[in-house]
Amino acid sequence: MRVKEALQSPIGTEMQVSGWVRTRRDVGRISFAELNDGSCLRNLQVVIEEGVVSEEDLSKIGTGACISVRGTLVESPAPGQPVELKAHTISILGPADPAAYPLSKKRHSFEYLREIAHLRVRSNTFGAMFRIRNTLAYAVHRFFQERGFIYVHSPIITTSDCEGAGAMFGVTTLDLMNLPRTPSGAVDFSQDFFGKPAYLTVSGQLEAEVFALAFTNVYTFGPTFRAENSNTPRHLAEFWMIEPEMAFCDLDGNRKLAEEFLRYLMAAVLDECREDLELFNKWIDDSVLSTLEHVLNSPFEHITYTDAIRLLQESGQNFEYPPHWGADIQTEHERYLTETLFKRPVVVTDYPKQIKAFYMRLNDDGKTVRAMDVLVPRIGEIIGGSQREERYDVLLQRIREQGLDESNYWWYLDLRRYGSAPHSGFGLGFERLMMFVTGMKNIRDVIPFPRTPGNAEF
RNA sequence: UCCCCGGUAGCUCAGUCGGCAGAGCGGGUGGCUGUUAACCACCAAGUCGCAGGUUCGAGUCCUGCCCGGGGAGCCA
Repeated sequence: MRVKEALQSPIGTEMQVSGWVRTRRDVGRISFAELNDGSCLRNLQVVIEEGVVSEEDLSKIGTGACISVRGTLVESPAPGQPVELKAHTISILGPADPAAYPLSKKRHSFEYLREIAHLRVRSNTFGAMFRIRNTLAYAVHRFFQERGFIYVHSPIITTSDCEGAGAMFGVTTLDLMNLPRTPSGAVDFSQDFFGKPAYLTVSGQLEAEVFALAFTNVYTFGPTFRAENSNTPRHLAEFWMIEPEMAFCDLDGNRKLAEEFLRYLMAAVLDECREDLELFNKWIDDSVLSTLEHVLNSPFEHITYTDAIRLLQESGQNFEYPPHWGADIQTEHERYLTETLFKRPVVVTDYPKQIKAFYMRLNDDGKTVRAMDVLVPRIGEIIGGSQREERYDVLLQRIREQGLDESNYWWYLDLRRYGSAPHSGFGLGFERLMMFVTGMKNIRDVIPFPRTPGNAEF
């Protein structure tokens, strides 16, 4: 029986529960062991009376040990917990030397826990973290499945840097100590596994567009990779991204889906992870619960980029980077808009074309594109999306304008040549969502095994 | 990649002017008939990040490197 189930069982239930000991306290001739199996935040208090195990075995039931307990669920005579497990027999599945076990019963810094990522999952915070992550991941699928979206497995390995979203990791089977060369001295990739240079994907968007123009509504949810040398609390070399793509959908429909999506996720996590969220609200950031409820209940503000710049200029705020039309909206601007001015999530649309990607649909003014960013308190941009350029001629011109090689985009252009349709989509960084939901300050602490420059341990 | 801060016991940190290596927590031992991050007493525990340099003497000053954190750029 799992700990979660045991805690809800009627008094007198005979049960066997297995898990890991968080701490043991000896008082007189009785020992108390806190047992956790990851099923919930709370531990099951196991009461070990004298004679149940030998002295030698009791010494093995320390912090970190794995045990299986057979016993009776009884009402607890002491305050602190309504029920406890009175042990009849205990088998020690895996002892842990308390002197050497790296996780103590007291608090550790996140920096230290990161170095023991194989054990930090046994702590309260990371237990709660990864139950929330699981709930959110499942809610993502549920949201789209309930609306008839098709889940697309976009490729991990790609041979084209189509989006130009940043440095890519190369994928090769060539012998790096003995690279084949062309007569001109360049690496001869025709001898490589794919016959040309290959990379890990930076985005599934372009492939999602392919599927949207056949299945109407689709989404991807998978890992993406960036080889940028970014050393910040907001970047990972490997992270998970959710990218819905909808045919017959304009920017307004895109915006509405993004709002509905975020609200759905907030509702799911508030509904299913209350106890775990309360841990983050208590120890990490006391605005976690109120912010989630706020996002769930308040309508999102909607303004254009041009209005946003004007509001920022009229704000009287002393920004480090003075806002002006044509420049990107800085983090400090985003936070002013969403935390100070509107005090709720803000959707900013219609950005200048120079600061956005080539595939975003050009507006009739010829200066702005149908882009949208969803800004939320504390994090800033959490979603970026756009209506896509569906007109062949305009798209081709935009590719050329940005100095891109149009031959790389032949299949993407084909989508506009054969049965093109208005379509839109957006991308949500899953770990950024996790940071928003949990209040965690470092993205390395919301993914099981973070990959960053110089670090791919575990 | 650039700028700033840090690295001392298993963990979190103090270490004054260059002069004997410290505390709390954790761990061990003993005590306690119901504990709740238990409590009380005692005990053990150090390549002061690494490599050089200055000095009678370096945890402390200088140089280089490695690692961690924050900020910036890039972005999700």
